This record gives sequence, structure tokens and C-alpha cells, in this order.
Amino acid sequence: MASFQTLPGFREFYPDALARRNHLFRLWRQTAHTFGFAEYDAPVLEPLELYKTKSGDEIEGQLFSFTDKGGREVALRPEMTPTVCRLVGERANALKRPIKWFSIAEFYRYERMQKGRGRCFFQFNADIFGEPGIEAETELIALLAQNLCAFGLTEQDFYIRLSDRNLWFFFLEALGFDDARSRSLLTAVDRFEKLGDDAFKPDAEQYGALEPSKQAQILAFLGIRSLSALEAQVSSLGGDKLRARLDDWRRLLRNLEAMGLSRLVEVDLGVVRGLAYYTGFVFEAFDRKGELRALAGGGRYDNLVGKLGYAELPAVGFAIGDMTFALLLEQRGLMPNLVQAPDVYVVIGGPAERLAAFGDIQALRAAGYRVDYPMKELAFGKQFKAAAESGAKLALIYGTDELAKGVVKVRDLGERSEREVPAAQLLAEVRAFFTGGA
RNA sequence: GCGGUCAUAGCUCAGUUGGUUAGAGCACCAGAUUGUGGAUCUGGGGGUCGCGGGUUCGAGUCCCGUUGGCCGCCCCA
Repeated sequence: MASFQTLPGFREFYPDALARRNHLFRLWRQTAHTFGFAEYDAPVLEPLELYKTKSGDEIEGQLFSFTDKGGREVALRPEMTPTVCRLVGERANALKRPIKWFSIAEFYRYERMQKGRGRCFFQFNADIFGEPGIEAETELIALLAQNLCAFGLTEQDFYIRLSDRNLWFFFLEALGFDDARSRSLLTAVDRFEKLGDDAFKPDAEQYGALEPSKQAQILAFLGIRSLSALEAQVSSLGGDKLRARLDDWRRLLRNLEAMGLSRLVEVDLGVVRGLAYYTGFVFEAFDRKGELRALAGGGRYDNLVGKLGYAELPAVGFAIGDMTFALLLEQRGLMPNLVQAPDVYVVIGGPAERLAAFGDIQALRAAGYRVDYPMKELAFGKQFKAAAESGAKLALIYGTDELAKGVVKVRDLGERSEREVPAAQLLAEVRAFFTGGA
């Protein structure tokens, strides 16, 4: 046996696996269209600098990057956000607002394999550009929810945690921290769920120990799980920025409630989402059981288009990864059986009958029916077996008798009934079966 | 990058204290079966036991290395 292996972390899609993948893509694409998002695509290979500009030089260690034959430093795309920012930035003045775009694409990261994470994966990405208000967040959170619900997932299977980096900064400012210290504390907040109090150690080492009362306030803020608790804690601090931001929260949650999404969305200020190019609301979808890594994540990133050298343009976006999502669907028994069955299987008596059948086979295929037939001469018994195994609804029988009479025998494989149809009426008969039937 | 664990047919696995030519089920192919159904029976193909080295009269089995999978840590845009 040849000894070529698939590269580590890469995936092959045999027909059954590709059928499952396509099932995800089909519903995601369909859902995005119902929300009025337009699909785009872009290069798999980009200048390395694009990602360094967005995420910093350290990012290179996690990229598939190399120097091409023209001496260019390039990388396989690890995410879509910088690319879509470039696409929009280039034509920002010519695009109708709001700009609502989505894509389904493959990404590459040079990382260690883990459950729900490989070196290549697909993501559904959706972004709205040009809308600074919470209307954009409303639309995207609704799209995220529907993109999961479309598969039969409910509030028992997943939920969306909603947080806000602005609110955190305003809050920490009100507690008397400057911007740098606030960032450090946010890192601690981000890790608190995993590390507990140890999460604050790096901050304390750099800036000195945190006053216990302030840490208590931060932890209380982190623990907020409802709008009313949020209002209570913010009102005690006062401050115009906080009050205005709280109003954004009220309006966003009211929108989501009106859309019937309250059960799916939870206030959770523990979500800050790692590398901080986010500038406002952030949200992540998780499975309810908490067994899997994040299903989806996103948020507002108003500075990124400008940072890449274009005119400032507000933006919100999120992505859903295919691996964790497929795991969840399979766990919940929501991955349908996706066998590709023909509509019609043709049973052929011999070489002369085969030639007669070919004309009809082509005509039926041209009319849009899935038609299959045995490639070799086979006994009738075997052909009917093959017809049954294929999953076809209908068998067409071309035998010596039928040919002599100028008819085709049409057998309903479900009901095990059959009748003879004049050859000229075959297409009409098949059409009647599939439109009138079921 | 670090740690744990595993690797025998396309898949799931068995393989005795190291002992002839490495097995089963499923799947695949063919026949029984040249005019009617997913069954059954019979037969067949498919393995340098992940790869390399070592110990031994003898290694799928023991030892070392390596590659890869899985799980976790770091990271997670």
C-alpha cells in the first residue's frame, strides 16, 4: 500500500461525510438569504501582513505561512474577518448600507488537534458594516440563533451568552482604573471562569495587588446574569457613559425579546473573548451541557476597517465553525440520514433493451429526475435487488415483452405494484407519479 | 510547544507466559439465481500487524526510537 498520509489535522470528505457537510452549508446559506445577507468569497491565500496587522506578530506561529516563489510572505487564511474588511473597505463608498454579507469558507490554523478543532475547518461568517447602533447586533444575534434553530436545535440544546467590552471599560473606569489597567483586568476576567482567583495573579504582579473591595465588585459584575441585576449594579455607580450604555442594553434585549429570542440569550459578562479587537457587544453560543467548545462567537469591531488602512467603518460579525456544530447535531440525533437515492432505477433485459432504455434514461435525466441503471447485464432478480437497495421509488422495466409491445413497465417499489405505460407517455407518467404521489 | 494514552483488513475488534502459513463480524466482489425485492447459503479478494531499529533459535506480542490518532494543557482571531 502506498504510504501517503493525509497531513495532520486535515480532513477528507468521502461522499457520506460530504453529504453531512453540505447539509450544514445548505441550511446556513438558506437562512442567511432569508435574512437578506449576500454571499461573497475571497482568496484562500493572503499576505501574511494582513493577519499581523490585525492580531499582532505572535499570530504567525499559528498560521500556515510561507514565502511564495515571488518572495512574498503569505499565509493560508485563518479567519475571514480581515479579508472581508478589505473587500468592504475597498468599495465602502459604493456599497449600499447596511452592508450585510456572509460567506461559507475553509480556514487553516497551524494548531494541535483537539476535539472540535483541526488544522482546517469551515466557518459560516456573517457581518454587518456601516451600522453603529444595536440594530446590527439585533440582526446578527437573530441570524446566529436561526442558523442553529434551523437544524432543530432548541433552547434546551444551546444558548447565546451576551457581554459587552464597552460596558466593562466604563465600569472599570468608574472604579478608577485607567485604560491599560482595565485591559489587564479584562484578561483576568476572561480567564476567571477557568482559573478562579489565580486569574488575577498576572495583573497583581504588574500593577500591584487589587483592593479586595474592588475585586469583589469586579467579581459581582462578572456574575451578573440579568438585566435587572445589571441595572442595580450600574445605578449605584452612576456616570453618564454607563447610563447611556445601559440604555443600549435595554434596547438590544427588548429587540431580541420581540423576536422571541429571550430564551436563547443570556446576559453573561463573563464572556470577553480573548484577543481584543472587539469594541462593544460580544456574544458566544455554547451547548447547554457545556461539553463542547464554543459553537459560535462574534461581536462588534468598529476599529478594524480603519486599522487596515481604510476609512473608519463600524462593523459587527460572527462565525460558526463546522466541527463543533456537527458534533452537537450528532450528539442530539439531529444529523439526518443523507443517502443519495435515485428517483428511478431502470431494469434492463438485454443489449437490445438497453439501447431502447438509454433514450428514455436521458430524457428523464434531462427532465431533472435522478435515474440510475446497472452498467452490466444482470439477471432480473439481481436488478430488482439493486433497485430496492438503491432507494429508488420507481423501477422502469425494459424487457423483451415490453419492447415488443412498445410499452415500459413501471413498478412502484414502495407499493410493489406495476403497470404498463406506452413508451411515448413515459415521461408524463413519471412526472405524475412524483408530483401527484406523496 | 508540553503531558497522558492508543495503533492488527475499508469499519468494529480478537489474537493465550513470545512458538507453524495472523483470525472473526460487518462491508465489498462472485455464484446458487436469464422476468420481480433489502433474506439465505457457498466461495473470493483484501494485511510487509503504522514505520524503523533492538533483544531472541523465533516478535503482532518484550525494549528503544519515530510517525500518526484520541484526550488534556498552552492557545483559541
